[in-house]
Amino acid sequence: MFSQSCKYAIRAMFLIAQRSNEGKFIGIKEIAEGLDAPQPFIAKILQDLSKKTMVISAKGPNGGFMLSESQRHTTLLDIVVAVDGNKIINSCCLGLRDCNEKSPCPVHDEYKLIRKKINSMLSTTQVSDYNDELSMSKLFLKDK
Amino acid sequence: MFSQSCKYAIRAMFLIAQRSNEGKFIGIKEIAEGLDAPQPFIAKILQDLSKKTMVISAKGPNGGFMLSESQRHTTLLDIVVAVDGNKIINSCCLGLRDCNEKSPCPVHDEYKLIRKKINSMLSTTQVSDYNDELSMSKLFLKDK
DNA sequence: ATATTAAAAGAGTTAAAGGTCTTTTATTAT
DNA sequence: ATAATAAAAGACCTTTAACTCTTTTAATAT
Repeated sequence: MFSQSCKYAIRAMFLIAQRSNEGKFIGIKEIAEGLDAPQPFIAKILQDLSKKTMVISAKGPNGGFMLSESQRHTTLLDIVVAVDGNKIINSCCLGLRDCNEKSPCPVHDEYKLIRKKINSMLSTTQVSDYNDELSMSKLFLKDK
Repeated sequence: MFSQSCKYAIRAMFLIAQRSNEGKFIGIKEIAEGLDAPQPFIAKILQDLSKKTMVISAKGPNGGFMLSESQRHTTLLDIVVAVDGNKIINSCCLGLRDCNEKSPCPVHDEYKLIRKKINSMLSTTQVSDYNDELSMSKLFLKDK
């Protein structure tokens, strides 16, 4: 469904959103630990999100990553599109480039509904929606 | 969502199902053309499905592939599981191995519904369900 | 000013998916 | 029997995703 990079990106954004409440930057090391993910890989992904102005970064002591007030309203769809592109939004699940209402693949109609649900889930969820549940350990961003 | 191999496998099975009505074997060359897909790659995929007894194959003149009466009831879920394994059925969309009701990821509940819809679509669709529409060119298995 | 901290940049590596090619084996029509 | 046909088998190549490593740049605390 999503690339590994995209899954990490979403999880990282949930984590940064939660910590941004406290008004502090969170470092890559802490993020990688919080997700149980490879640190250099997470660094790459966040670098990318930073370039796309979806997260604020700061170098030097007490540096790290943080979300501005408006960035906390970033949706999962924003992240997915930024990382994986928009194929999830509109592509045929059997891989047909030209699949559409006029010349549909066998599962076009059924899959359309599923795609709609996926888009709805992604576009209605914001990265700060679960800050509290994450803080209270009712929801998790890593295994174990 | 599905691997490229899996997409080809599904499309190939739809095509073989349709041609199996006529009681004849369909060759790899014709299948590859019918899907506009690379012939040697399709050959490998079908070899695999043949080993798993999801399709009958015959060598020599007039040989090719065909579905038995019971094989025509193969569901898309059967194909997906055979080719991509069962990760689609039960894995967390954020990649957490241990995501479950007890320790869920932030989108666990919402994604559960989507996964259910996907499974429902896959398990209720049989490869021969669209034979007629495919014959009448109301549905398509390739681009252009 | 300097040392330290931490992200940015970018080259490099590894593994898996996607796809190709060649040889072998089985079948059947003549 | 033999030639022709078509899948099986398996080695091989290519591309992309996933991940790592090293060096550079920027910020800050002393």
